[in-house]
Amino acid sequence: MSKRISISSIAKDLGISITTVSFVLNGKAQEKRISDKLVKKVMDYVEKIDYKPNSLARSLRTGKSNIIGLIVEDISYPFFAAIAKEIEDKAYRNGYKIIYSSTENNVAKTKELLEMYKDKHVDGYIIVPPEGVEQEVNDLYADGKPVVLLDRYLDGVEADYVTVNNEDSVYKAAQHLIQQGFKNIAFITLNSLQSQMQDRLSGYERAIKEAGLIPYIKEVSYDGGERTKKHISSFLQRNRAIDSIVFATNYLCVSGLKAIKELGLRIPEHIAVVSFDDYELFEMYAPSITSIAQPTGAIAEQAINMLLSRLKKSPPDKKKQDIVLQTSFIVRESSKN
Amino acid sequence: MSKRISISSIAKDLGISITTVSFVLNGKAQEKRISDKLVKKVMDYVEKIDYKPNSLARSLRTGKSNIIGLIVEDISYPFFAAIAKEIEDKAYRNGYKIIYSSTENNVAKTKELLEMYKDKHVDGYIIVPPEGVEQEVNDLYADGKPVVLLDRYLDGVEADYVTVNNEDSVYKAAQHLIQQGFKNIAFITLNSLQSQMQDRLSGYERAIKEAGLIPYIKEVSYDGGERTKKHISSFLQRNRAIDSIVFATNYLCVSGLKAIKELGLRIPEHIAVVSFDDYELFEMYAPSITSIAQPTGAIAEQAINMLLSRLKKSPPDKKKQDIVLQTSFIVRESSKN
DNA sequence: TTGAAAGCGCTACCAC
DNA sequence: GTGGTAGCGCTTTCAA
Repeated sequence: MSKRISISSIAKDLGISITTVSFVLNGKAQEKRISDKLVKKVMDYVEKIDYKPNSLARSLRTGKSNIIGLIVEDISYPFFAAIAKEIEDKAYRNGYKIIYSSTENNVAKTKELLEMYKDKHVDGYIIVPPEGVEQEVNDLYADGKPVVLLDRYLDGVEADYVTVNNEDSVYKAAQHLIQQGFKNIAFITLNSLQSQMQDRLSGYERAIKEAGLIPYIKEVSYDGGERTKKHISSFLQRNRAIDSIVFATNYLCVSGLKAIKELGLRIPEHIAVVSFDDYELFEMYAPSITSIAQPTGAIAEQAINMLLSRLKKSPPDKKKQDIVLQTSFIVRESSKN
Repeated sequence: MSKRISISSIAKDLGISITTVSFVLNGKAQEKRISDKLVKKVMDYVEKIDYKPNSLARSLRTGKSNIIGLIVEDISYPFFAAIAKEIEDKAYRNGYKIIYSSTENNVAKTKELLEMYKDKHVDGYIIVPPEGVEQEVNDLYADGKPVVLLDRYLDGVEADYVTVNNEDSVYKAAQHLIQQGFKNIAFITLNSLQSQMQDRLSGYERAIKEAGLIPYIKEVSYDGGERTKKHISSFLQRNRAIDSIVFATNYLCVSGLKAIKELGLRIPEHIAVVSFDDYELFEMYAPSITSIAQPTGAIAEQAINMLLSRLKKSPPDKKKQDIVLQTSFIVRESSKN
């Protein structure tokens, strides 16, 4: 009656063997030289009863789950949310599902997540790694699981990655401010050792050094609000000479804008602003905020493409691929002198 | 040597039976009255070799995957991204993983997604449904799969849902404008039959009717940019009397703000603005924008809690639960007269 | 060209 | 208190 349909019930109903059904279903009819009529008979029947193979059983048998693990810093940040959308879309069209998690840059949590993902027999990984999971990522790779690192890289890790030209972008942003005539350019960043942050810092330092200017570097921790704003505020008060700022991330910039407003400073007259990572708010803000826009779509696309291509061929070739995408610099009102 | 560790290898190594190992591992030692020393022996060994049960095999056997399906309109929208974050976090702490997809309000895509999710043996669903999947959602429920609907409801669908008081929120927002002395209040919404949109519209209509004012309703389709802005712009130009607007969603409001700026109108002097669904931009915009804030955290929490509680007890009690959360009205500069 | 059957690793019923 | 074993549904080797 309502007997669960399975490959064996089909075989029984059709009076043929399970093997044959399986071959037909997996497109191996040709290869196994199964007669066309039989193939058609099976296909028609499968169609008719709307049979769907049990993917769990298949996964158990094959060891492939058709699931990709996506581990980002925080799925609710616009940057990662946009990437998640793109990745999911493409994966879906290739028969993969995505499971995701946010690390919040917490190493212990990330390790635990990786453990759970392994447990779920995830086929491949796209990871925005916190510092300190080098070993685990390498283990994954050694285990034959394709891994693509995003947004930042990890030293000594044999994985593909896709990032942007952080150093150069910030270098150019600082140069832009210099060309506009600003002399005391600050760089406000996270107190983080992550590669992308270090690279942005380097870009700033290089520009400042070349121009023979004084560096003003402030590292803050981000708490999503009040504290961060306070720190920026007091930094600005203690360094009255600062006439312009480069923010290392968009959320730091948002905190910064609040601080600037509270201090009663005008942009760009009193202080110019440039932010890394564009944000809808920057376009709409008065004045509009100059920013370094990351090619979100391209980042996601490259990452998922790399992963999918690794997933197709097994064993994956060991040659590690690094893709560095270019940001675009969007000049708006906040950096004009 | 490096033989894959499995429950049977443990049994063999320890010289006991598979059953015993399984019972111990599943916490049924007590129930099955297995001796404490044996339990300890097993646990220690498991610890030592760092054994992790194969969840695929377990799922195949039990029919439970410990995966929850999250289907939203668009994971990259801040509202849904925030919800995704909260849901994932809580699910994770309860041993569940989340797979997600975006429907883009596309019925065909949604049906296909549901198909894929069923195939993956997802244990439960959290869905932001487009119109037209009533049948499929009911099927899920009939199939014994817990479903929680979010953000909007579907008529004739026997599922739990969590929404906000859309009607009342917009009613109050319109009343606020009326109290501020505005006379020609427009409502700009999506041309959508989704329940939340219809409810917001009703709230507007009720307030306008009660006050004996003329309704100005504009339904636009959202394309993420230029077209939407144009439509709003021409609507405003054709209806010069309008002195205030309630936007049904935050992205419509963003388009509206651009249109208003282009038309050279000042907020709130020429035109007041209130938006449904708060957004960081509204707080920072000049002038700041009054909005109806949805309790994102609470929505996500209620949804995942309902789902988890259904997942715990089987068979789920059939009593459908509706949770309606309250929005908060944040008065800012854009609605002052 | 087709079929039998051995597992993938685990749970849980039934025996002792 | 503990162990044997029958599947969950599928893939794939080997035989016929």
